[in-house]
Amino acid sequence: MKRITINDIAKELNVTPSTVSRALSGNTRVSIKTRELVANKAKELGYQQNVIAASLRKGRSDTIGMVVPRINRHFFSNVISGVEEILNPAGYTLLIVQSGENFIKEQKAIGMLMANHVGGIIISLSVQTKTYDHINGVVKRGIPLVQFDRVNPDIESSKILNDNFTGAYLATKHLIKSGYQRIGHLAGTRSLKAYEERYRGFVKAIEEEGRNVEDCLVYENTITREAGYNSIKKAYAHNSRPDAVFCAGDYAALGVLDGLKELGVSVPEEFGVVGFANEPFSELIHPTLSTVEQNAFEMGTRVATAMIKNLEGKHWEKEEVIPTRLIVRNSSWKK
Amino acid sequence: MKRITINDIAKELNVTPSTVSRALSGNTRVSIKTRELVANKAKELGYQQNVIAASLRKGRSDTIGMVVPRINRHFFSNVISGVEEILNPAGYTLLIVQSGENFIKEQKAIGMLMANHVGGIIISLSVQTKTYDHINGVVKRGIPLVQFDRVNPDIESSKILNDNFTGAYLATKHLIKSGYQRIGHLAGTRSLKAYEERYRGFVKAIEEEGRNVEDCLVYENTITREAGYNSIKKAYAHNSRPDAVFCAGDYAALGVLDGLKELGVSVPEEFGVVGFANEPFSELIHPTLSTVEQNAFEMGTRVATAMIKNLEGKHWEKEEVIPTRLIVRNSSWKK
DNA sequence: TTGAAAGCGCTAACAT
DNA sequence: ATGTTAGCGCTTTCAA
Repeated sequence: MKRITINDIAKELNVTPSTVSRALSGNTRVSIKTRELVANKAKELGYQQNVIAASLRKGRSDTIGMVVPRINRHFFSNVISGVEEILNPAGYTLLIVQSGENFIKEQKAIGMLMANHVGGIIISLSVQTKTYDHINGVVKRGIPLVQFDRVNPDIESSKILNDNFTGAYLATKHLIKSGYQRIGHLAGTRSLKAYEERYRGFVKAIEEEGRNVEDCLVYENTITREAGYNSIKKAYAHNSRPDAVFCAGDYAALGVLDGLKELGVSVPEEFGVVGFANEPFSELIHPTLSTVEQNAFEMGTRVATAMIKNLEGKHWEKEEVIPTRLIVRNSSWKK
Repeated sequence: MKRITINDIAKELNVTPSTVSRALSGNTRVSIKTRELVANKAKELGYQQNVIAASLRKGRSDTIGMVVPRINRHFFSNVISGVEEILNPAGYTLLIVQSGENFIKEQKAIGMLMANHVGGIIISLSVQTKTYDHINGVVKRGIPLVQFDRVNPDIESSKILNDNFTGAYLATKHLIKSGYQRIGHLAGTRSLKAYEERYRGFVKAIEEEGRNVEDCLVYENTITREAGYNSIKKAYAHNSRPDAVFCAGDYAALGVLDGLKELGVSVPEEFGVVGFANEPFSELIHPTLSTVEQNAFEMGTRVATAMIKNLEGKHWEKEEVIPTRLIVRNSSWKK
C-alpha cells in the first residue's frame, strides 16, 4: 500500500505538484476551483501530508519538544495536558521526554530534540542541573525556549513560574492566625528557586508578626515522606518543640502526620500541618491536608501560549507568575 | 549559527558526503582511518545528524508513536516510563499523544502519527472507541502495531495484557476466605475487555464456592468515586445487602469507603473492600485499601520489547499476559 | 575503499 | 493563476 503524494494528485488532475502544494495550504493565488478540485481528489485518494518532507524543506517543524523531570508526577502531567490543550489545536505536535531528574539524560534529551529539528523547546530543569551549556546551546541556535517552574533566571527565555512566595506566605500566616505558637518549616533544597521562594515566604510571614526566624525549627532538604517522618520525630526530642509546621511539599507533610499519629499528638488540636502542591492524596488522607494549590493546567496553557508567541517571531521573553491558592482542610484550624 | 551537515565535514576532509555518511554509520567498507578522521572532525565541528533528512530518505523513522487515554493516570504514566526505559537506549524516540478518552481525538492522534511517519505505533484504546478503521489503517500500511491493556482482540498485532482475570479471582477468593458472606461487585463497562475479565474472575471465584452469582449485587459501569459512593448507599437500602465488595477500580472502592464511613459501618470488621489498580492513594487512606497491583512499568518494558521485535521485521504477534498481585491491607481481614 | 548521481516529498523563488 | 526549477540533508545503488 503506497502512500499518496502530491505528485499523485497532480498527475490525476493534470496540474503540477506546486499547484497542489499551494492549493493544499490554502494559497489564494490558486483559483478557488482548483483548490476545491485538489481538496476533493486528496480526500478521494486518502492523501496525508508527509510532514517529514515538509519540515526538511522548510527548515523548521511544527513539533515542539518538552523536557520534564518525570511524567508520572501529578504536577508535570497536568502541565503537559495544559500545553497540549493549546498546542494541538494550533497545529503543533508535542514531543515529550523525561530527564528523570538526571543531568546526563537531560543533555541527551535536548540533543535528541535538536536532531529532530523541533521548532521550539519547553523545559523544567532537573534537580541535578547546575551547568547550562546545553540550554544555552538551544538559545544560540535561535530555537525558541520556554522555561517553567524549575527555571534558570539567567537564561534568556520566557519563564512561567508559580507564585511560591505568596503561597508559602499565606500558608504560614494561616498557621499563625490559627493560634499556633511555634511554627517550623520543612524546606526543600535551596538551590531550586521554587523552594527558596517558599522559604522566603515563610520567613516573611514569621517576621511580619514580630517573631524571630532563629527561634523556628527549619529543616532543609526535607521533601520526602520519610524525611518528614524523621524530622518530626527529631523535632519532638527538641527542647523547644514546634506546634505546627509548614512543609514545602505534601509528601513531607504526610510523613509528619505519620509521625504525629505515632506520637499520639492530635491534629489539628495540638499540632497544625500545611503542605504544598495539593497532591491528589491530600484530600483523601485522614485528617485531610491543608495545602497550597498550584494551577498546573493553567501553567501549561500559559507555557504553550508563550511558546506560540515566540514561534510567531516576536522575541517574547516575558516572565509570568501563576497565582497559588491556600486550601484549608482539617490538618489545621479553620480561622 | 548554521548547522553543520555531512557536506561540511566532507569538504574539510576532501572526501565525498557519501563517505562521511558511511563512516558515521560505522560501515566497514570505509577504512578505519577514514572513520576516525570523520568521527573526530564531526565532534570538532559539533555535527549533529539531521534525523528528519535521514528518515525522509530512508522512508522510515526511529520515532515510535504512542497513544494513551490520559497521561496523568498513574497506570499509563508508568507504562510510558517502562517503554522509554527500553526504547531510548535502543535509539528510538517516543512521541506521546493523549486521546483524552475521546474517539475523535484518538483518530486525529493516529493521523498525526502517520503524517509524522513514525516507525511504529503503540496504543491503549479510549473507552469511547467502538469502530476500528483508524487502527486497521495502521496495520494495512504495514506499520508495526502494539496494543496494550485496552486492546481490540480482532486486530492483528502484538497485545500486552494484564492478568485481570486472576487478579479479580484472587481478590474475590480472598474476601470469601476472610469470612464475608454476601459479596458484591462494582464493575466497569463490559465493552472493555479488562473490566469484562475482572467480572469473569469474580464470577469464577463465587461459583467455585458453590455460591450463586444471581444472589450477588453487581453494579455495572461503576468506576468513579462518586459512583462507588452512590452504589453502596443504594446497596444498603437493598433487602439482601452485601457485607463485602470487590471493586473493578480503586476510585470506586474509595467511594465505597466514604459511604460506609457515613453509614457508620466499620471496615474491615463489618464490611470488606478490595479495589483494583493499587493507585498511589490506596496505601495512604484510612483504612488502607486492599487492592490488586498491576505492574505498569513491566508492562511498558514488554510493550517496548514487542515493538522492537516487530521493527526488526519478524511478524511478532504474540499475546503476552503480565501477572497481577493481590495486596491485602486493612480494608479486608488478613486471612 | 571511495566517488558520482539520483531521489525521498515537499516548498518557494522565479518565471510566464 | 499556474508551471519550472532547484534544493533541504541524507542514504544508497552503481560504478570505478
